[in-house]
Amino acid sequence: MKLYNTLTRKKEEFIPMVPGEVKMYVCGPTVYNYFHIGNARPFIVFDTLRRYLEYRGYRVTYVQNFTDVDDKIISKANQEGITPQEVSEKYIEEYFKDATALGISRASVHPRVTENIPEIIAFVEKLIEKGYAYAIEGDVYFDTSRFADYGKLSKQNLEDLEAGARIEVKEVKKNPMDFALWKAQKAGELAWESPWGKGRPGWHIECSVMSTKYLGETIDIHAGGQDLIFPHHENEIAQSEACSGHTFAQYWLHNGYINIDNEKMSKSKGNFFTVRDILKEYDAETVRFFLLSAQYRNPINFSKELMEQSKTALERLYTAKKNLEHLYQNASEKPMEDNEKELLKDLGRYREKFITAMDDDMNTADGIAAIFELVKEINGRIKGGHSKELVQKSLELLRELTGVLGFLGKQEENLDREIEELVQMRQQARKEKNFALSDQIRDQLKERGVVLEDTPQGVRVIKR
RNA sequence: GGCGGCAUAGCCAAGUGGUAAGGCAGAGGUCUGCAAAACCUUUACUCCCCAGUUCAAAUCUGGGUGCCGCCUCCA
Repeated sequence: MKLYNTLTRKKEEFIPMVPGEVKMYVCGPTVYNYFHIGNARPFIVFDTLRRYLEYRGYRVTYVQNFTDVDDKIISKANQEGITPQEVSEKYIEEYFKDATALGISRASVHPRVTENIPEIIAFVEKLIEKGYAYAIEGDVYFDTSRFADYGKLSKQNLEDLEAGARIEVKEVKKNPMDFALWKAQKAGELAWESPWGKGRPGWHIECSVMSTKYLGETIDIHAGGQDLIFPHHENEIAQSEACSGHTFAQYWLHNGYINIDNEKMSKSKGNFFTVRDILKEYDAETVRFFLLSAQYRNPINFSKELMEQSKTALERLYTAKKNLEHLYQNASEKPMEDNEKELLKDLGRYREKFITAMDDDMNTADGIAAIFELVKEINGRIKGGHSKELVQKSLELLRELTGVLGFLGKQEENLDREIEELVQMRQQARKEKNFALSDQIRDQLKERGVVLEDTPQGVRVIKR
């Protein structure tokens, strides 16, 4: 498999350190609100990478943190008159609700900053010992001038960064680009005891510490949104490699942005959408489909029109699955014939195509195309009269490929007795060519969200 | 100022040297009591523009134009 590595700006063959095992870390949310559609992209994209790696036989250890100490959490807590812990607890819970709906699997570990304060302090102490950090007035800063490789991920040098810096240069810092590892307590803020007095961790240090703690000094994949390249990931590299003396991560993966009508989403522009809001209007799987319909590094534009397109496209996959399930009910038990074996072999070619696409830096757009081609073949070539085994194998193949992307996960609910009776009644009416009655029943059921379709194999019931 | 990305049909989106995947939307047809689904046919003489390399370029090189992002603890 090839992955585009931001560090080298090239697609590279993916070779994990330990054959068959992958250690990956994905920067998780700051839990002060419901997460928005932009946050959802890395979660879904890298969840898909994990699924794919597992599909290809790797054992994946996947760590995604929660940033539960942060200015925004503190200000939210002050606004609502509750504690920062209550804010983060609440939104961690809400994260899991949305994530589960979107088919995002639980990470192997979801560590939190507040559970790792001693480790963070120890890490900072070690950086001071090694001469990469200095304490001033209760703050601790990383000394960027001491780390020769600073800028290697974002391909910037310190001089250029300083020239373009829009931040106010804090007098106490030795160099303008030095960043906080530990922040002295401000009035009213929560804080922990440390060798430098009461305070709390800076933002970047948490990922270095938790990645090291749960995955080791060197990991295979570190991933997140493109905006994290600088400063967050650059700083993580500086901290981690200064501390350990080893490479921090072999592969750096970054997803592209989501724009709203070709503009960056932001609260001030009023084009800000939380997943929670979108889920009121669209199925979670539609959101997932939409986000995977482009290659993960490309920017993607969010709009109602594209969501509608995704919805219709996804329905086509569901229809194919339902058609197969329906055929299965009525298929004969006879063994597969030679021509059926041949047909199955033809279908298998789309698995190869899917894998080729996904092996190329996880090209989900091409992977989805392979699935649609498979569906076309299934729809056109698998009909009533085929053996149960063929239908079953085709269904398994479809589920296999869509499963990697997290599609077709919705379960059919059982029909209640009343609806079943109405369906029976309509079948009887149709038999008697009483189409007025049969259509009336169909309309009535439609109003209740049950759609009936007449197929050559009998009526198909779709619940919406 | 520094660093980076994108530009392919009405709308999305693959394709990175050999003559334009796939989805949505549109048109015609088959099937069907009707509807839906499905299937078949059709929809880019061409891939932002110009120049160059080559037998051959959407794909490589140079130049230009347009849009977007990072350099602000925003994914």
